[in-house]
Amino acid sequence: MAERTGTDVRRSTRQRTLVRDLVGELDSLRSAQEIHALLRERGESVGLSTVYRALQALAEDDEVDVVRNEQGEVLYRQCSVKHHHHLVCRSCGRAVELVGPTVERWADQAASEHGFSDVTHTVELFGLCPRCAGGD
Amino acid sequence: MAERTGTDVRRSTRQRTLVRDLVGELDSLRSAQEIHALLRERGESVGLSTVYRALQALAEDDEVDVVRNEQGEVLYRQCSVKHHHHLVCRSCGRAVELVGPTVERWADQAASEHGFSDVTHTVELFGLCPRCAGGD
DNA sequence: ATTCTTGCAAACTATTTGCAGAACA
DNA sequence: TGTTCTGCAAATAGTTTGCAAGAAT
Repeated sequence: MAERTGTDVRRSTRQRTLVRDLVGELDSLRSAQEIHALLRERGESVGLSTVYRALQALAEDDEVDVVRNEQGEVLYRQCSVKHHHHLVCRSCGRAVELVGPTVERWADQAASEHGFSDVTHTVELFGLCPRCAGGD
Repeated sequence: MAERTGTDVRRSTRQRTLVRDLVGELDSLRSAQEIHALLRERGESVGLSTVYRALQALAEDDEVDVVRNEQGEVLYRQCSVKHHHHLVCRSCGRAVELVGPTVERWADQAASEHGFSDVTHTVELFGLCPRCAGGD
């Protein structure tokens, strides 16, 4: 959890840029491994651990959001709004962002009702998107 | 995903009973490793993989529910109602069951709004329970 | 007797880390 | 030039699996 200070600055490198750009052009949640594989397919030479580190850095800087899928893998996706949830296609990985306040309100209420503090929530929906459901 | 048939029946064994009973007396979400450790502390001799297998069997039979914590570990807890969510204390592991329909409705609506089918949801709240927040 | 279960060790998956050499500011 | 970053190999953590021996029906 070490916060970064002003003295150790995030350097801009080829690998970091590749990862950021790739995540930027995808609209689905992907694992570090998938992102690494995609880069390799494009002929880019990047190490797997570098991809992990790059994604962690992006998450730390709040440039991507982080989700865990049903198998426990960590998935990343560029984020636009600060806090929201995803409706993820379990077949193609495409994700729709859900921004409504419904869940937040529900979570806050449940927390205060039971006297819990410092509450975070994990909310993700997994299903089949219309495209994948059709061509099954 | 192999369904069990009528010919291979679930046998009742010492180990299976130990795990089921322990889960029954706990009111908090625990990992397989924790359950294994608790049994060992009580002087029971059970293998770790047996605990994993026993918990999986219980989950398959819908006797416990399964949740993944923020670190990606799988947690188990005896379940009373069919579908619900948890407000879990990240310090002591105690869990409150939340049964309201709010989230289900929201999930269903979001799914149909975007044409997704066969949608499941993952909803968990993690926080500090009053007891742990007090004695910090 | 037959079939299911156990427990160990080894395998596996996703992820993290140490470290020497390479790259950025 | 000095610090940060990279990539490999090795380490970790949680979980799963093969298999021979043991227990339940």
